[in-house]
Amino acid sequence: MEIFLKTVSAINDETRVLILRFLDEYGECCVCDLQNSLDMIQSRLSRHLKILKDAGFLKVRREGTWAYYDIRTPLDRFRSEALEEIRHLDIDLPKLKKGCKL
Amino acid sequence: MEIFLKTVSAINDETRVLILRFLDEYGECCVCDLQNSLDMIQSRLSRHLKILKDAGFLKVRREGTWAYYDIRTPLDRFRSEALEEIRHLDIDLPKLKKGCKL
DNA sequence: TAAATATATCAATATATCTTGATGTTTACA
DNA sequence: TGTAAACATCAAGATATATTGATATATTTA
Repeated sequence: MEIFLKTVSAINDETRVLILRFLDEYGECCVCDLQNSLDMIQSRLSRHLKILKDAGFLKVRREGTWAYYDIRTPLDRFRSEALEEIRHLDIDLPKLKKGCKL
Repeated sequence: MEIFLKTVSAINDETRVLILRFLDEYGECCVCDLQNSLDMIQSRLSRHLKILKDAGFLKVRREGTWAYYDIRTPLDRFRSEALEEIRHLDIDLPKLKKGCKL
């Protein structure tokens, strides 16, 4: 039950649904790029990325000072269905804008 | 997005997951029976049943002063997958105890 | 018709979640 | 080596959601 509710509460937020949809569309991104593309401040993104990761939707790859987030594969059945549902939502998906200065 | 979040937030609550699982197991129940079986006060149940109904998981059949709730059929794909996931949770399912005095 | 039953809804309070701004840590590079 | 970048986390305030008890409405039955 605990894991189920963690999974469900992760997708119970418009910001996180957008993040999932964005990564689903563009693939692996660092936080900078998400910040710049989704126009969100860093602490907000960091929080939501952690929630999505802890809920089993995302994986992180660290390289130097960067953290690259991506959809975790394979997703189990329910998470996969959730992502599929999100894929069909009518979301105005922002363009990918690189945001790193280094 | 709105409908998706309404659907997701409906199953983002332990009480409502239990109600869904209970109805899935025993079929149509009136509020009295749920009250008695799940040991919840009436206002609490009524609230959660409304949320589940508005989110498309339940249907109501009114007969006299009774309201009989049941899983709505057919459920669309995502709701159906959610229910299937709930079906496999390790929930200590209470027995059905009839609660009506009339 | 009066009293009890079944259900819905509201108000108040408690609890959880989201957002922002500040702070801290690690790494890159001039 | 010092400064800036990338990221995480925390504290405070705002917003949303859950629980309970009270009240309202409709219906059944004595």
